[in-house]
Amino acid sequence: MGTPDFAKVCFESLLTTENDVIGVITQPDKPKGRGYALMPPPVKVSALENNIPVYQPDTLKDESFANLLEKLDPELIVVVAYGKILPKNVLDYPKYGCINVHGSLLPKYRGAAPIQRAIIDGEKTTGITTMYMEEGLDTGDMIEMYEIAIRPEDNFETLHDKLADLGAYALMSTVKVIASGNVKRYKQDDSKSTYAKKIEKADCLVDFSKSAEEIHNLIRGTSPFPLSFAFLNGKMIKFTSSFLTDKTSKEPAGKVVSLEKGNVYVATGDGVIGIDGVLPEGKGRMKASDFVNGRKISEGDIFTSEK
RNA sequence: CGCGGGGUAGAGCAGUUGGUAGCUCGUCGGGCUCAUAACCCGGAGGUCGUGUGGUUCAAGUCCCACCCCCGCAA
Repeated sequence: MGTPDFAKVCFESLLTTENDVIGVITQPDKPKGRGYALMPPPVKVSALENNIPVYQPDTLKDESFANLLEKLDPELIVVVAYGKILPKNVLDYPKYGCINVHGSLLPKYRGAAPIQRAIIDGEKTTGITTMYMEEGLDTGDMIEMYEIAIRPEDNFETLHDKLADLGAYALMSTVKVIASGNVKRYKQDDSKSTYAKKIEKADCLVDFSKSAEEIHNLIRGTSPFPLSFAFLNGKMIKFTSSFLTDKTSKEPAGKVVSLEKGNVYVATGDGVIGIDGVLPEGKGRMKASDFVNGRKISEGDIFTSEK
């Protein structure tokens, strides 16, 4: 059971094993994008290509899903970023249980956006945890844990891809361990748990009074999606890429202090941040230098929190 | 029929009340300099998305149709 690209990697890895993948449960196609075109989740696309039966129930809590469960009769259910809570009858069904691949070192960053939150918080490491599922959100007993460094140059995309690969690797291992029958369970220390709540739009508004480092972490933690933003001359502008500098400035936070080499240097509460990739309102992604060349910004302009 | 922006030189843009196109960067050549991503001079490069469409003496600039791209919102 899974939905986005992150889950797809695990799914495709499972197919390479000797395990019998009997079906895929994923979210229903949803209207996305311009014109509300119906978009199938990545896992579905992959499943169809691999001739694995796909099921897209609206809910897991009704009789028709219970019937499907019996029909499929899984011995093990693997859940990766599925996007729905599994009811107790489902959790209890498989002989070997329901396991989950989570993109953090539990009990830290339980919840929906562990990868982004870890970057935004400036963590130096994160990882993958596999665990048995229970009714609580990411609270089940852990099975295996793999750590990985968050590099200064990582953004959400690069870290996501690394964790997706690591997650698939972890899953392979955990499945093997479960099959062997010698599974060890480790309880989570709830007192150390933190919750990585979904990234909201409000989380993405850049507050230039914060430190350059905090802003940089926000920008890279939300890039390439959903992207942080601020307003410039009455228009929204999103930030796709930034870097830290050793420049200093006494200018007020948010002011453009320099456009050297096409990069946009902005004063913050602590230090000057360099921005080298933007996405202007109504436009596509572009290098900061292109934005500068188009004469859309000049020294002294000020980024604000609202139009 | 969710809302909106746009298709003009390799890139990002401008183009006024319609008169065959300009800016910044890049690129090529030359110069200056100890040197340079700095500066100076010069050059190349565009059938202005498509339509053997409409209006007009004349359309990038107005009208019509079509294709494509993008942002927002979900």
